[in-house]
Amino acid sequence: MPDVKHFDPDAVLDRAVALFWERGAATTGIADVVEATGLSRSSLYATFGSKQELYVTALRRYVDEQSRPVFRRLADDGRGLPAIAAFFERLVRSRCSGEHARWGCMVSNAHAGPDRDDLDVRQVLDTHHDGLRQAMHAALQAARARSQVPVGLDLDSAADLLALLAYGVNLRSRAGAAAADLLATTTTALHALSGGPYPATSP
Amino acid sequence: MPDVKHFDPDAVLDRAVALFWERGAATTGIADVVEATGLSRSSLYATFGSKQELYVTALRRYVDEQSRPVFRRLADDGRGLPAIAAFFERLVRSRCSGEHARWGCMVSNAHAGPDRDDLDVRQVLDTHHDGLRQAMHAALQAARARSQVPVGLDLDSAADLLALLAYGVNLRSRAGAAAADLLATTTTALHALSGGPYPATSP
DNA sequence: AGAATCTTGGAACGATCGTTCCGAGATGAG
DNA sequence: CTCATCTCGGAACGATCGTTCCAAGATTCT
Repeated sequence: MPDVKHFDPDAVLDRAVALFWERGAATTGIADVVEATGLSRSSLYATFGSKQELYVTALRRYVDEQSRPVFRRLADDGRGLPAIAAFFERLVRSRCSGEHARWGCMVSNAHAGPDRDDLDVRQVLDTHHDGLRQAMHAALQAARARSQVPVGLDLDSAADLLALLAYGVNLRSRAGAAAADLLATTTTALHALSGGPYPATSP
Repeated sequence: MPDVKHFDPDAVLDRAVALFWERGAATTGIADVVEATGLSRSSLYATFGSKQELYVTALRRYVDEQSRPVFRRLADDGRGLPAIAAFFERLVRSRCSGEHARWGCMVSNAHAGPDRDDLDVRQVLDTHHDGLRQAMHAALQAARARSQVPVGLDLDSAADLLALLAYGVNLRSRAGAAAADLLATTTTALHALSGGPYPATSP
């Protein structure tokens, strides 16, 4: 039997996710990954193939570890609009504070990158978008069941709207948008979808 | 008196805008700019300084040439919601078809790039965002004057919402989102802001 | 025409890019 | 203990990166 790996590939992947997430694939060199993980180029290439493969693998891990649990929580939360509000509160908080503050969303960032139409990357982007859209849709269905939204509301388009809004939050948070502003915006979106009435404008 | 430039700097800048817009700054080399413009490295550096300065100058030119005229048109259009609808129709069309199809918005892309907190870049991003927000605000004021939106609607947050929605459109269009889907989404947003009623869902 | 001054093309710089290769070391089966 | 097999550290590859430099050419003023 051969030798066995002297490191944990998932831990290495997590470090790679952090690098690619914050700075993007193009400006992150293999040397950076080597330095951040401590292992050698040989092990890196033997395990992950090329830099592009490493990036895609890291992107997939981001979706699995960061996005999907959040989508699932949203889809399974039966409260309707409050569930969506809670989703956005968590989103804004994690985008504007904590260890990933101003990193945005790795998938949103990937949309703006040059590898967006690499076949593997594209699949991750679309899968992520579908997941977010479907989670929003489920939450909106719960909202309709509780009469929190007008009966005529097109849930598909509304789910898409909220998904695109999330992308907007992700983008602007990278430029340092204030959490309070982002929250006010998402709150207004939910009020609008609920068919009003709107709360009094703060003085 | 010295020699004079043998080229038009603005024309060169337009080529640079195209390169940086489509592929981003990190993956566009000076060699690419040299090839696309036909002039030499010497002239490039003598005129624009460094690559970073060239990128920022190109980014500013993008805002001046592409974004600002659209903002101005939106702000000056007095029709209210139909003006915003027209804005989104033009946006989606230019993002999904024509010579810049699937390029997204250069400023949106810059949000996701690694230079987002370079001081000069940040200023362009914030200026762009303010311009879009204010144009939306002006259009919403017109809408309120024409009783197209509920009186209680917070115009600031609503303007922010529409601006973030535009960023979402920009992002998703880069991944090949269908124009019809994006249009349905923005239409739903406007219907929601108008306080309903919603049109019948297509069968 | 001649001098002064800037532009231009192209070679060249060191640094870094992603990737490969090889000898040495570690591991588990027989 | 030995052998086969994989891993690992690190040197090294050619290519490309952004940038600089210089001689030659072009232009305008006197």
